[in-house]
Amino acid sequence: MKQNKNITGSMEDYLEAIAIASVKEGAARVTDIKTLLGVKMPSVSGALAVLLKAGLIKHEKYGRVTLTKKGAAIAKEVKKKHAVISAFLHGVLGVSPDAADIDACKIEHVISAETFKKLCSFMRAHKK
Amino acid sequence: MKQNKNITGSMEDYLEAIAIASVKEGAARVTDIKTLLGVKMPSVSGALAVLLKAGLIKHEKYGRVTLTKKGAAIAKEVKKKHAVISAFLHGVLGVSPDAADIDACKIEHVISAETFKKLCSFMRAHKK
DNA sequence: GCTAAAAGTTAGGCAAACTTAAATTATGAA
DNA sequence: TTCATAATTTAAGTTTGCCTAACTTTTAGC
Repeated sequence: MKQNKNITGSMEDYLEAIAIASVKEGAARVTDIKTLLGVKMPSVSGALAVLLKAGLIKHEKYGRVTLTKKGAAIAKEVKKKHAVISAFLHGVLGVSPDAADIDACKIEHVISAETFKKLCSFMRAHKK
Repeated sequence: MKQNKNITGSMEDYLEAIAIASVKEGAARVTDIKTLLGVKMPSVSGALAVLLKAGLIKHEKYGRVTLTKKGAAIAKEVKKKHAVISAFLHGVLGVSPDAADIDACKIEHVISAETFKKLCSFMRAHKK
């Protein structure tokens, strides 16, 4: 129904990081994003240019980064995927929290809608 | 312990495809690989050059492609991952066979050793 | 209010994994 | 046996996502 699929996994990571970094101050800084994702500043600048052109963020030069409605919606979706997958890996399989988090970060970008839906059902069923 | 990690997910896909295509005739053709992976012939040629240099395949020009010992070992490992993940998605989550296969193909390249080990344990426990 | 350090951007490059287009080699049917 | 077609390779280029180096802007301490 929605064709948000012009966005890459990497860009999803940036949106997710911006959402997380915005919690404190209501906006993110390039440095925050860089730290969260473990990349160098020019990589962040490049990604922000892409996200800006896609209408997913707002960005004051040398300043604050905020999500647009569309950007926030995607970030929310990605964060939900991340949470469910991580919970499964750690809570059900018994993977260590750190590894679960790292793997969730990768899996969240490659999983199909069908599989995610089924995983959600599974986790609902296994919730005490 | 093993540092096979010079190989990318894409190259793992090629090794897996070569292994699958070799079952019939004992060797693969570029066309078989192309069909299995859904890429164009020059992409296969390029990948074969990389795998050849890495000592993972043998390749007669304009002819047969076969796996070396090292290449076959990696292919076997990847196929095992694929099988376990696909079995989990379909058998446990109830994902359709086609989607399970496609998702397994992606997940097999991003999953950590720890998570895979835990998934294997889980599947062993859930085997009737 | 000036200036050094921190934060951010721009420029240029590289590697991976594709692609299209053109050239080359193999193969099979007449 | 020759020659058209299928299979393969080579050449050249694109996109994505990262990097280093160099430059610019902002910010804080004095």
